[in-house]
Amino acid sequence: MEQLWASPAALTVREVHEQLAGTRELAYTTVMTVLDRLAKKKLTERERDGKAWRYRAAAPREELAADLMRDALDRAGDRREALVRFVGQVSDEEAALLREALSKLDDQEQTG
Amino acid sequence: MEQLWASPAALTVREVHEQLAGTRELAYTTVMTVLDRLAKKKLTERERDGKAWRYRAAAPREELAADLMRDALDRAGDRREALVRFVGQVSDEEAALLREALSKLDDQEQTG
DNA sequence: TAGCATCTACTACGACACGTCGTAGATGGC
DNA sequence: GCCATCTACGACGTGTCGTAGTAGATGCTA
Repeated sequence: MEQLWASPAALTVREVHEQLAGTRELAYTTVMTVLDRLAKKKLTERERDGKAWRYRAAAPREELAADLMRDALDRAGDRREALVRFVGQVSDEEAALLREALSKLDDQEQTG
Repeated sequence: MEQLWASPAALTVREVHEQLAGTRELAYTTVMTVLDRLAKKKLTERERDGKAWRYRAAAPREELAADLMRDALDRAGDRREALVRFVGQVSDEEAALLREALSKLDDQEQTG
């Protein structure tokens, strides 16, 4: 159900439901429950819009992924070893992206 | 239950159970079930040793962590963005380890 | 060879997460 | 005041996890 994340703006249950209607047949309440549970897990935020709630992703997909990567790393024991293995698994392209991200980090530290 | 991974060599259910007895009171069969389920998930391998099975971690903890990091990255959508956020979350020390791992990767590529 | 200890296979059960949905009640426009 | 809309809450099936028990196979030992 996390593909709701593809949507950029804050959406109401109705909107999400209609948007999903093309792909899958889901009851309105199903969408509601999911959105509600995600909100309870702080994965979405919601704000009133008249009678209805309007839901927005609390963090972009990429932030979630980064969190998960962190969690995995934290349960690693030897983090150096884990990181070595990780970069060993990664594609060349991803390694390049990683390097890029690291130098971006350098820039920030120098500037900020 | 994954702390069984601390053990280096292939252990029998009895051995794991006894080793755990100091810390926690677990039924023999509990240990057995866990080991068995881990084997079904390919997280342990096992080989016969007389009547008993001898279990060994299929991969070190660090490999598991690296796998999880990969999985997280794969579900990210924009991997560049995810990696940027990841290195942004990481401690200075970990960033250094990452850089180290990446240059180790370079060496390998040049040599191998 | 019979018996006892040891080990495995299989089943079970409570707790929890998830995807799915329904019912009941609140809310608000006409 | 009525009807459509929306939420809150509960529920059910399935799957995983931690825990454990029972039944049956296996093998040592007297």
